[in-house]
Parts: sequence; structure tokens; C-alpha cells
Amino acid sequence: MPSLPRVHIPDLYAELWQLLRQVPVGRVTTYGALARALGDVAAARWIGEFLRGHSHERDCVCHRVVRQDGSLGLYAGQPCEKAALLLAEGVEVRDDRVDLARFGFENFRCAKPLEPLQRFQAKLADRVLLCPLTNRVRRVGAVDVSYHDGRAVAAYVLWDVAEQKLAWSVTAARPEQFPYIPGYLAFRELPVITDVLGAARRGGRLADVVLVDGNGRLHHRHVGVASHVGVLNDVPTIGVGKSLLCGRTDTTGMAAGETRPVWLDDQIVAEAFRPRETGKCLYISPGHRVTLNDAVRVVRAVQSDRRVPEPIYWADRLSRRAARAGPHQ
DNA sequence: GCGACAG
DNA sequence: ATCTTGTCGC
Repeated sequence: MPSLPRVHIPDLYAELWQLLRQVPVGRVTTYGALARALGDVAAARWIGEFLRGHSHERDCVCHRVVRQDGSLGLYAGQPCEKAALLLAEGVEVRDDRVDLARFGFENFRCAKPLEPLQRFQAKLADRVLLCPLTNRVRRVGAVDVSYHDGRAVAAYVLWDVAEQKLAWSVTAARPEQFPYIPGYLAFRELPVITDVLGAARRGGRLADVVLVDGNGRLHHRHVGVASHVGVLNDVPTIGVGKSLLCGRTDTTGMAAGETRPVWLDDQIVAEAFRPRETGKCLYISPGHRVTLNDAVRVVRAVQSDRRVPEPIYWADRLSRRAARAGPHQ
């Protein structure tokens, strides 16, 4: 058995600042061009939101980033400032637009740090096991992560299926060190989730199967955060998403408790599940060492009158409470 | 207007 | 996920 693939999680914030410094005076680039330079256009929305929310450092050149259609886009400050700064650098702004054919810059020198992460996920996909659960499911675990003041706080809970009650829980915190980018959630949440699972294992509290707030096989490369957690910790996991990341399904006219297949790349990778008569579906997919049928069976076994499965509800509640309580008590 | 992206 | 005022319901 070859060793598990390992990965270095890059500092995308530092990489982004390095890219911004490469945009010359009198030129502009786009959110998408920066994202492609990082290795995936899926990062474009994060870049836009991050630049809107950041505080300008000395010699900040974030005003040199505009939208693909030439409109100026978001700015941390008065929107008119962005146009004024560009005009001062010789970039013509007419009707709040820049001509990208004349002023666009895209010739970045960058190591594309998201590409090694994609290759890591491709290797991980080969390690995912879709097999029936071996143990009878007596204890179902769940993990969730909340964020507050630059900290990521994970909670793990152990749910007793027969008693229908919380049996144990633990939390852990780390600095938030990777942004949310669709398809890359695992790199944001995996380190702190591994912390709580390690604590559970050491305490003999590892569940028969662990629910993860996010997807498993329901992912562009068939390895969502639940698959990462499962393979890298060698534990059965199930992905439970609250909205659809990718794939196609028809959820019209679903009754409470009904499921419908989710198709991706000509395969059924998940089931849409309607917990209640009204409201949104959940999307259940195998993470690791479970079948799709088992995954649905387990979620049904821990479903209550809430929208999300009971263990996930408590993991969410605990992680949020711990995050807002701060690093102290 | 469409597509639209877990947390 | 978090940001936040108001609103609805137990």
C-alpha cells in the first residue's frame, strides 16, 4: 500500500499580492485573469470579495483590477476613487469602463499554486473506496467548521443512534489560512477537522461513520471535503451539502423523505434528499468507505424534524458557539 | 437574461 | 461561511 499523498497548502493571500504588484502603472487586469494566474478561474469571486473587503496598504494597487467587461467592479472605498486613481495613472475611463484591448494586462509570472492542489485531488480520487459499511452503525459522528476573527473552529460530535442523544464532543481552533473557493473547500477546513478527529481517535470516540458538512463524490473532481477527511483519516465519511455544488438533478414535486439521483459526468454520485415537506433539499454523497445507498440510510437514521441531520445540527451549534466565545473560555 | 459555485 | 434589520412563530 503506497503512502497517502501529501500536499502543501499555499498562502493564496501572499500569492495574490505578488500578482497585483506585477500589474504595471497605466494598465489594468481582471479578477478572472488573476484567478487563472493562481491556477483556476473559480477563484475569481474570492479575489473580488477579498479586494473589496481589504484595507489598503501603502502603495496598494488594487484599483488596477476591473471586471472582464471593462466595468470597474468593487472597490474598498468610494467607487469614484477607483476611477480617479486609474485616470491619474493614464488609464482612460469612459462611462465607468476601461478598454481592456488597450489597457489590459494578463502576462503574469506565477507558479499557479492551485494546480498542485488539483493534482493532489486527482491522486486522492484513486484512494476513495465505495464499499458497504462493515460495522453496524451505532454511533454517528459529525464535523463542522465555523469562522470568527480570522480563526477556524471545528467541532466533532458523537451521536448515539439508539439513544438519539449526544454522547461526546470536542472542539479545536486554528488560524484561518485558506479562502473559500468552490472546489477547494477541503484545503480551508481539513487541518482543523483533522485536529478534532485526532482528539476523537485518541479518546476512543471515533464513530462508525462521520457526517461532513459539505460534499463527498459530489465534486468537480469527485473528491469533496468529505472524501479528503475520510481518506486522509482512514474513516468512513458521508458528505451532506445544503446546496448543490455541481451536477444535475430534478427535485420538483418531491415529498418529505423522498430522494432523487444527482448526475455528474454520466454517473449518479449523490442523492438529493427532501427532509421536510417544504424547504430545500440536502445533497448526500459518499465521502469514503461507504456506498451511496448506505450514505442515504445513515442520514435517514439520524434525521429528526430539523432540516439537517441531528449530529450535524449539534456540530454546527458547538463550532459556532466556540468560535464566537473566542480563544479564551 | 443566462449561468451561478459546498462552506 | 459571515454580515445584519426586520419579521414570523412558538
